[in-house]
Amino acid sequence: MNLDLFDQPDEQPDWAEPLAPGAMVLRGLALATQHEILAALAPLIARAPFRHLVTPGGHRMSVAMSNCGHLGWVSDARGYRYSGIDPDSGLPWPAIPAPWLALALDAARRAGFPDFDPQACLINRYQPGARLTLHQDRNEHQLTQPIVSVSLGLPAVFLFGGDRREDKTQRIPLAHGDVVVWGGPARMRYHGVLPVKPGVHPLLGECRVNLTFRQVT
DNA sequence: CAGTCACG
DNA sequence: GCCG
Repeated sequence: MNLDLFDQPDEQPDWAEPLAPGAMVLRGLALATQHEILAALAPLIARAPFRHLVTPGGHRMSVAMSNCGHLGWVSDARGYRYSGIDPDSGLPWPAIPAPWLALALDAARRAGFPDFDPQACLINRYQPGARLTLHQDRNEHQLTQPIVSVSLGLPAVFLFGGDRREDKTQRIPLAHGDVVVWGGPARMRYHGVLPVKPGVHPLLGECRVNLTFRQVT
């Protein structure tokens, strides 16, 4: 199933690039899938608008965030955590749209994680200059399941480090439609995003949107 | 330390 | 001044 979410490998020999043991980049999301994914974005953001969270250390994040799914990732002075309620509205987060879930499951399966069942999708908006410094995803309990990260809109450089912050990082250029999956031995690798360069994407304008799917429990 | 900045 |  889902064999048509990515374009045929023949047309793009390097469509699945191993990054490290347990990590890979999938390139060439099919056009029909791209449009399904993008069509679902506006209604979600109408219900749970992007907002700049504050780190426990008191810094405003340059990336603006929202969530969908049973659980959403939030940060404030009390720390990082998952919450079933949007703290801005008091409402549950909207459901993960079916095409988003299909893509996340397909990408996870292709990367060797057939049992992925995400309850959380963090939606990150990077306007030019926005970045994410090197960090680990460590607020999830279910560490046997991977992280699935979908890039949309403006390109960016993904930093993929090691198990320690000081380890050397790989720089991976990511374009609209690229999906990165990391899990297993790579699950706790440090990662981040360099400041997004100014530009205009034909579908999303002056922004990059990243969808990060996670199985929390 | 999911940020910022000093320093080479 | 930019980069790491």
